[in-house]
Amino acid sequence: MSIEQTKTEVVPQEGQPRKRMKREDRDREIAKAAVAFFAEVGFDGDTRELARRLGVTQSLIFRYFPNKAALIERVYQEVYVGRWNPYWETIIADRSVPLQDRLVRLYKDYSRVSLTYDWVRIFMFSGLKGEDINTRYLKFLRSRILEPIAIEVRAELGLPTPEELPLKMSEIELAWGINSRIFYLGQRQWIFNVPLDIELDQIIEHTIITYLSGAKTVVPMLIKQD
Amino acid sequence: MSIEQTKTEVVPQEGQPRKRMKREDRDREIAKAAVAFFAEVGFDGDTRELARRLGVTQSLIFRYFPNKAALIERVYQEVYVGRWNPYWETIIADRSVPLQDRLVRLYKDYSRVSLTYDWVRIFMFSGLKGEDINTRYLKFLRSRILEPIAIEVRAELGLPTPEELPLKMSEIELAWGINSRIFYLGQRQWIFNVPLDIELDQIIEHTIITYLSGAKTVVPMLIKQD
DNA sequence: TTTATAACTGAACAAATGATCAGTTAAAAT
DNA sequence: ATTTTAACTGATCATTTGTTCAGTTATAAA
Repeated sequence: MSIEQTKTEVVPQEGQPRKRMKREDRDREIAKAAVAFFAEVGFDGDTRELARRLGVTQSLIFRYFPNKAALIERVYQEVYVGRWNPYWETIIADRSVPLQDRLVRLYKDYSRVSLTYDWVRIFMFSGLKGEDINTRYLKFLRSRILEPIAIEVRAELGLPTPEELPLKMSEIELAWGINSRIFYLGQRQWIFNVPLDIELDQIIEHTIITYLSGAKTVVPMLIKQD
Repeated sequence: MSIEQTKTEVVPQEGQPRKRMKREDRDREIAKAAVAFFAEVGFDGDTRELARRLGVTQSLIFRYFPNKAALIERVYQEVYVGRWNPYWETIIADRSVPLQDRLVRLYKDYSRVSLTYDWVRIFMFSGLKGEDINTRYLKFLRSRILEPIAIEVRAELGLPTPEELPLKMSEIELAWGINSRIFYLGQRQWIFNVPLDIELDQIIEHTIITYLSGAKTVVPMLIKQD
């Protein structure tokens, strides 16, 4: 698996006018085009340009969405709510597989959605705009992915369970390290224009190895402290 | 050291008009206010609002900068060129100090500038806008910080020098891990509104320990491969 | 005090952009 | 073939915003 994907774009049929779509279809097409468009230019992108890309008048957009804010809200739904895969949560807890393999598998799959052009850029645009979608997403991520990982690390190292000794903040902070690494790869590619020099899969493997070998050193140290 | 800093703002003296500054002073004041303003609202922030914060007319700004683009260019200079500290580059190579201590010292100091509200947000705004300042900065960072770190790790582990065996891409990728971790902390604080639960200093220490213990496992493996 | 310099203002323009709405027409129902 | 429905357009409006420029006035030089 590698990230060769480029930004998608809805190409209007210049020749014959592909007009009069069913309301539901047009709705989806506008939403899809809005994701690609706003990912590229940000939420200040103007609706006339979006309409042009759709091969449609600007006023049509306002017949499908009451205003621009509603369209943007839809974009958030499509990208963050719509692309979350509950399967990720189940991978982590499957103790029939070695922890390192579980984490590698999880993040290889997770990166297939969260390392796309649309996902990374819209996440930043909305964050900078001060939307609460990011805060909510990261809290969700923390409870569904990071805390479970910290728990598995405890088990792996033969340390007390969270019931016996609650998770420390710093154990969870350590797990943030994996996500920050992955997310930064997306930013380098899709925002800062600094391509990855080696295979994504390999970076993920090294990231997990580094995390686990760091955890082996640090976590026992952490939980000894009052 | 902790990141308690908040966004700075130039407060105009509402009462008595503090007028007629020397050209040089006003120039600096506008630049400073522009950094704070654009960091907050992005580069689409309008010049009227910026002028209002300065307690000055909008047209004055255009007597100091030919156009908005020039003002933005100045903001980049102030933040990225102006805040780089060459001392960072010297810390790394000082082999009289243990490598772990050097790295902790380096990143504690580096984070004092690169983990500020202004720095983090403007870095993202400019990246999303497609400016090449980010690409250039990261290339600079790579050659001045990351490659030197990878070299020191080789020495620490008693492995061949880069002259004997050139650095692998993946060794440098491993060092990116530190920076992604640090940068992500800034994003959580200043963009996503997810505060850090524990002391920054402690996170930096854990990050370095994790990196070094990961490197000890991964780097020997890497350089064996053809 | 008077003059000269330059910092600063206020008003205005043109372009861009979100939003509205009366009317047009493709396509489905009859 | 005719009617009905609803998808779509074109023109227009009100704001917002970068930029200009003729004129005003604080401040320093004479």
